[in-house]
Amino acid sequence: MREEPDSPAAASGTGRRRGRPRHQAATREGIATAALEVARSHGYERLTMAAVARRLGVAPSALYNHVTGKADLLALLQDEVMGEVEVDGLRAAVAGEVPVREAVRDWAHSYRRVFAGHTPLIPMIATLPIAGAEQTQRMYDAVAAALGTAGVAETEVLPRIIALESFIYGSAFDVHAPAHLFEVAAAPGELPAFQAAAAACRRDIGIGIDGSHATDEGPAVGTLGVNPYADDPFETGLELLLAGL
Amino acid sequence: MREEPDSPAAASGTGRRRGRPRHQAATREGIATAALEVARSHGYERLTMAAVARRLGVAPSALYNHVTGKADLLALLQDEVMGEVEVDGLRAAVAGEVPVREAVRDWAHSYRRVFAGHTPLIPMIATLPIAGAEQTQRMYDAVAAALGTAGVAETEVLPRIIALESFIYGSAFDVHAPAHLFEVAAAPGELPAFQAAAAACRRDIGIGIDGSHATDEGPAVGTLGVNPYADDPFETGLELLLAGL
DNA sequence: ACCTGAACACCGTTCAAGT
DNA sequence: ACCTGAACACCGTTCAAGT
Repeated sequence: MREEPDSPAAASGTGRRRGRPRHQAATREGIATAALEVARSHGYERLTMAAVARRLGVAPSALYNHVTGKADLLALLQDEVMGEVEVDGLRAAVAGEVPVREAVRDWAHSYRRVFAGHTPLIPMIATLPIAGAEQTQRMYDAVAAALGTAGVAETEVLPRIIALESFIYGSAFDVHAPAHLFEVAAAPGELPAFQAAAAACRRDIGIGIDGSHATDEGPAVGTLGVNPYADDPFETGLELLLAGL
Repeated sequence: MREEPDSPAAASGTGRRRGRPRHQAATREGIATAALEVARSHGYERLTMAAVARRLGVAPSALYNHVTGKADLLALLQDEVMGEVEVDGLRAAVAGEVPVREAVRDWAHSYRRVFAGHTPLIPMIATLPIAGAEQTQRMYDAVAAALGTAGVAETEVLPRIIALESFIYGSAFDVHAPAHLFEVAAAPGELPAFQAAAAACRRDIGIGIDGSHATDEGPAVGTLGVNPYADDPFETGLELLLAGL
């Protein structure tokens, strides 16, 4: 076995001659998995067609036999990521085993946590038809069933889901914002309302004027990213959106 | 005057010799304006350094004397766009001239409408420090003052703003989603809860099973984009998030 | 200080050649 | 049908040369 530092398969250019191979080297499933691995280990800046191909041990041009382009690849990846969102609690709630409100809350937390690590996918998700996205369809069905169990009127189920989802996506962006996000260099008397609100908020969550998180208890429980302003607003908004459940 | 179809200034390569010009050809302000014009007239796919430079009548490399790179240019553009969000209603509410709840609602509608046309900026906004972004600071101050007027506790002002903003950004993505977003090719008995919810929603807003918007009254009042599922969820979620104002 | 023009690295995509 | 390898168009960025 040769040493292949980054790829489970043979590196491009060494392992295969020209022409059709005996066994298919790339598939849509394999491409989705490889894309997820690249995004996870190297980040979305490095998620290129070349990187995915290298991880599969094929030439970049080989990918175009299975996906129409990078947009298609990202759509595959999107459904792969959606499969990581936890929906078992929703199923249990429909079965009457746990309270619906808690189950939907847990789902929302899981959804935000998963996509906080995949924010570059979010802009395309909202405009991506769910036809053909199996995991996405399964998730929608689980949430719809849960909201139905909670007594939400049938015509209001989809709007409620979309409203929750929009809030979750927007909140996912905040998770990795820098701590000094809201620091301003305004003269005294400028922006009075905002400065007062920011100061009160800093006192409340215990961060320094420079954005340093100066708590001696360490990061607050449930903190996902580095932005101290992200978690509290998410909890606040989520509780408001769960009204009536 | 020569004919210059796309640019108010001289085209690159014709109008200027090498070396330092008498008058500065590019400024940060000018770059922001040019970027907004390019994005508006040709879309974000065509918003390139070369396109912005051409609109200013300079070489692409000249831009790097004023911005550190494309990310910096997009940050300038972001603040330019933020200046289009309507905040006069918020000021009036603080002055006691209009009800706060209506003013915040109108602001939210304006905010979503503006950024529905600039969704590619949204992923960067959440992680972009507001220091140096004048329009953004002014907007935050106006909203903070309005929420204070509404009696929101000072420590809760910033969380409420962030929660609203997250929801608005998430909702902005939905505006231009295709109408067949939620059409699935599922066998009868599959995805029962989701199918029922989608069917009820379609009946409610009057769209065909194929996603065609088959109302004979024309598009509903207040419709922004082409996605019939976008407006109702936005109104629903917004009202929930305005609770207590 | 601020511009031009040439150059570079990189990316997505196409396509002929090959089995 | 499915792969390789060369090629293309395009993009952001750098930098020497020039005033």
